Amino acid sequence: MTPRNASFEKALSLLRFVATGTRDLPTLAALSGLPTATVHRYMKALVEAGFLYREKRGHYHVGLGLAELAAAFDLNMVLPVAGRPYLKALAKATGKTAHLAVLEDDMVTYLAKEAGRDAAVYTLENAQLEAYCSGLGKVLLAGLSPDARQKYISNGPFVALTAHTITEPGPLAQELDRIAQHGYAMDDCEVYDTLKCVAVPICNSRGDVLAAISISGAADDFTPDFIDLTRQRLQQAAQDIARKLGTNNGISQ
Amino acid sequence: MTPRNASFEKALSLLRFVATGTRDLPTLAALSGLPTATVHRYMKALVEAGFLYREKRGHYHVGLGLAELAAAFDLNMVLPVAGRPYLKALAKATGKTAHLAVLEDDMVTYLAKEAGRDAAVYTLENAQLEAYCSGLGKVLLAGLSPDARQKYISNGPFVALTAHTITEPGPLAQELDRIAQHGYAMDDCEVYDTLKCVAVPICNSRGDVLAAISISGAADDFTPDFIDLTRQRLQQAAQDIARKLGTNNGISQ
DNA sequence: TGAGATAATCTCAATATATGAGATTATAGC
DNA sequence: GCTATAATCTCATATATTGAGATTATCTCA
Repeated sequence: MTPRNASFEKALSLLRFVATGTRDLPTLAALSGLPTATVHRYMKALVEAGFLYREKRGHYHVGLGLAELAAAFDLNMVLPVAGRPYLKALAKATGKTAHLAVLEDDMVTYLAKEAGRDAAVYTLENAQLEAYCSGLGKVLLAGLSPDARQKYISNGPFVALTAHTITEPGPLAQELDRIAQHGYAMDDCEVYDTLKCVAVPICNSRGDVLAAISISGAADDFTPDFIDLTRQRLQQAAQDIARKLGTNNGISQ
Repeated sequence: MTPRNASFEKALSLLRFVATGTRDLPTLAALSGLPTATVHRYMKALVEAGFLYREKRGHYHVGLGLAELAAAFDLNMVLPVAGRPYLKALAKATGKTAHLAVLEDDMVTYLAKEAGRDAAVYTLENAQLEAYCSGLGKVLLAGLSPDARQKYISNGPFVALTAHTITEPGPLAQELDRIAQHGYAMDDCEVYDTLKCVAVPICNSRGDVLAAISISGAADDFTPDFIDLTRQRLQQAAQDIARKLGTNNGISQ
């Protein structure tokens, strides 16, 4: 009467519990609210499907089969198609240029671009740029693990593109810390003298930074109010894109 | 009457089809043998769960939610526990020492060891060794992508540990090609003068090399017959370990 | 090594749930 | 705007899931 694939959802919920930590059957039963017999049947099916691996009594782990399926997930292919409508909307709403990018080999790779009314920005999709000087780049660097971030910073030198470019390791490290804390980055004429930009990260449900989106345009238009509104818009869009990709496994709405 | 979680298996089969290539609903229906209405219901559930991402009409992709769950899969934790019983059996059957290892940063990391009767081998679990000179190392190198393999080879130098160690890039490249083709490697006294070894890869269902297992011992005992029998035993074990971890998603028995 | 405790497994009738043919609606392509 | 094709919905029916309880396997620790 109400087809909801309850069966599949139950299996999924068990999968999630196991992904959270290895558990025994009665514990899983308690956590999921399902009777032991039912949990047992599901676990058996999950193990047979290769989604779980049963080490021993009371110890289930996520299995290779799941990892193999997930290997078909291609972020760089899925991100631009999922993000483009949001970039379009942002470009329209702000009148400025919207970008979506990921970090690859410490370089920013631009995956999608939507120009605004004032097309003051010259970038190409699939182009690569240095990370330390742009808003997108700094957000992405701020999402790196402490180790990787440290390694990047010690790998300089950082060439000055304008008088505002951050070129010293110390200040750059501080800037990245601040960005990680506040959840967004500014580019204050660090690439071009007349260009500013606001950037925010796109995160998965664990909070890992997967990609970033930004709005850039003529420096004069970036008033405090505009910056604030744009940041909010970007953050909303970033969240929507993440959800569209299937983050947080439908736990929340 | 026969609880088989058919529902879950159907969802899984659809997942696999999507992982294989983006498809439209009627195609999926044809491939899976299920009616369109049913496929539709499943796809909806899969998308809601974040396992799939629907780009547009006829274009489904593997979703972030699946990738996130799979992130909980830890090969280095699961491999040794899954492999140990097989190593034990191999050590007992051959009387020699069995190893299980993975490649990390171009170095062989030993994850598990089971000593045979003649404990002629001195390794430690979790120790790291150079890859170019051991059977395990060569099997793992042979499983690298052509690019990565080339990069490794050009990164020498390869220090000679015995008169038999392969130290030249050309012969090493040839050796790796041969290993990739034949599916197993020999260590002919390349680490110690009196030590030989047979090694085979553990692969996932796509054929990617995940890890390797080996049998090593006194060189004199490695007669052609012994080598052949040992190789067969190793290959069987490698296959069993992969299956135990949940490869090939229960497609075959 | 064995007794006690706890986890895994099995069975089967009751019943909630998935099913799918067919009609309808949305969307793409031209 | 028209046509072809994909997506979606409905609902009576068949069927697979369910789970309490009994049984068996497996650990733990004296």
